[in-house]
Amino acid sequence: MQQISFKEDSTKNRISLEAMLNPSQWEAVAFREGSILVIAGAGSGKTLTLTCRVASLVNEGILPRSILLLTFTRKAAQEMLRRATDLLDNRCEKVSGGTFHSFANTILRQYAAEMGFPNGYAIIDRTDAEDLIGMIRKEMNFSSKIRSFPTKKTLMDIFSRAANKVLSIEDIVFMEYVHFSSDIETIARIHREYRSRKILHGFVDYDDLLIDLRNLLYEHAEICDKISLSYQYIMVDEYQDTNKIQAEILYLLSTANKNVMVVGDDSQSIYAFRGANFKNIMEFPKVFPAAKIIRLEENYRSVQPILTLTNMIIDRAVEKYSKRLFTQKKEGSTPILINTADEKNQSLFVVQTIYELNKRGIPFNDMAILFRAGFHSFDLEIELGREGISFKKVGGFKFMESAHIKDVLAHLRVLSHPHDRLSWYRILSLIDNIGPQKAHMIYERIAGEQAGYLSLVNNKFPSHIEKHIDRLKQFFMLLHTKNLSVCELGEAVLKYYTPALKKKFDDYPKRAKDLEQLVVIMERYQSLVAFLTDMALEPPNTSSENRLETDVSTDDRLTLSTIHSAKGLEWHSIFIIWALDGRFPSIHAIDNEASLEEERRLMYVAATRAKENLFFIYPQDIYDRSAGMRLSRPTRFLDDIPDEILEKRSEGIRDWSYDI
DNA sequence: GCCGGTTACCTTTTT
DNA sequence: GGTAACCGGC
Repeated sequence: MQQISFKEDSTKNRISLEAMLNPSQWEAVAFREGSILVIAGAGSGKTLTLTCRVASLVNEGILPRSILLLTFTRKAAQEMLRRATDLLDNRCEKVSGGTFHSFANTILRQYAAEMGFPNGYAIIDRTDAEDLIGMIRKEMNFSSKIRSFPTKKTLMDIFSRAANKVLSIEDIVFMEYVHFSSDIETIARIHREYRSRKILHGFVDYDDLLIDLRNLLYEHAEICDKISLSYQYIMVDEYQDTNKIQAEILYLLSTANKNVMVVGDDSQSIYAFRGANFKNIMEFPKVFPAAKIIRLEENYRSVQPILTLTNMIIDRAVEKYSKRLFTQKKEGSTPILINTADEKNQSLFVVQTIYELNKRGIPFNDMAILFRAGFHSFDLEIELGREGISFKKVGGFKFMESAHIKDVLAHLRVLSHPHDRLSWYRILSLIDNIGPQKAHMIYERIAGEQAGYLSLVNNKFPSHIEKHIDRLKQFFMLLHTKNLSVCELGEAVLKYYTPALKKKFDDYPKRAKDLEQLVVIMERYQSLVAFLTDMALEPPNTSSENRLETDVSTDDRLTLSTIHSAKGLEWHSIFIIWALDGRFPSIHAIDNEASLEEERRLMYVAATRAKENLFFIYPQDIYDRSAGMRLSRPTRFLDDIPDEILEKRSEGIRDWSYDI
């Protein structure tokens, strides 16, 4: 990553910007009126280019608020704006930025009435959506009898794919879930019911955020005009990972000013499973005629031996824009493919090598272990724990979706969203002797009234129910009489919930700690709705030893990450574990060319994270239970690569009882 | 009728 | 560690 840092007067700034960029980068930064597509290879200074363009626009006097920077995560947006601020001044902090989803939410909150939600809406995450579907499925009686009927998770998968690819439920089932073809009627019925329930309860799921924004802009010309006029320059990062709806939103947003820059790399498209279509990149010049196209092909990250290998991995892709990255960093070590006897030896090899690298002066925070799926690192986590190496893990496990967090959030959600049936059921089911039936009965009683939790407090229930919900009533009374801050609300819920927590989980001390962390997060919020929205849209996904991370400390810790969560980042040394065919590519992907190609790009993304050292490790001879077969060869993406480009080494069975 | 405990089975990636 | 079907007890 090229370093940038100075604040000078504007003339000098302009000259200096030009001096710190290569000609292609500068061309992109200096581009003004019209549309432009930047094809940016891995490590080619994409972030630097976007950052400089923001700074450059602000420096010319463009109103920061009228610059819109859409990125893949909010963190990415914040990081770019922070760097732009370093480069110029704090006007850059006022630039509009975030993910498509959070941007959609910001707009939709202002037009909730036009969407059919006069009382506002609540954002539901993936598990909430699944719970709602599970509820419908049960009520419609499709749970029992039919043996292989899709689970709520699979149903949501089908619905979400249909939404993101703008296809019908039938299309998705016939194309991707052929084995459920006979249930297609029922699936479509559940889907219709799911949609009407969301409207009934004022729920908006992730996909709805995009769809509703698209519809709002599409159906209300005057709103579309107003919004598109307010954004003079629009920039979109990671364009290869946008889907059809996002492309339509972008088009609609640009109708007034038509100043659009999209940046992406078709070779790094890894989100097709959620509807992303890298053809958006190819079609950009058609949708935005006369678009300028710029390629960034000089790589500033990796040494030549790594680049030689990664170029080779991606060269074998079936379909791609042709580009070849080059670097000035000629010297460097050859990537290595290592096989170990089993998973334990894989973990031990990684731990050992990390120790050695650290002894040679590589800080832990400049090394990362990458894997295909969250659970692939479980054994390694145990080994690291044993050796006392602290690490942070990104991706995989969803902290916000764990039961105890959802329980606490449910108590908060009904305060701002009285008709949140999911949360009411959750709260009520936590109480002894109340299950689905009684919860349903109680909910029906209070749902007709507009008073929300006060309806619960003021209603008199049959005595066999009343005696159990007494404590809940008192809890809500307390909240009602006191005017508590967000953080105090959290503490009150914790106090009420702790007995249930202890009863429900035998590992409650660990979970109690999580909840305390949650309250710490709440301290940052002035409004409950803002807190709940953030928890749904930008949940913290970093944990250390499965506990939530609160401060973004810059301490010296190793990173464990899924490849998806490692996108855009870089480290001195990279270990790609489970480079085993059947694990990577995943067994689920090998009989379908499109998914196999996505796995290849995923491998490309993983390998291009490395600056100096790149290790691929695979345990030999693993029996995969779910696949019912033996996995024994290294990933096919490294087939037939000569030894001078990829060194092969076997650690075999080694006595790892070394002394530490 | 309803709740809650038990058992067998599967587990990609994320806004 | 989560889901869904099943069974026993109140």
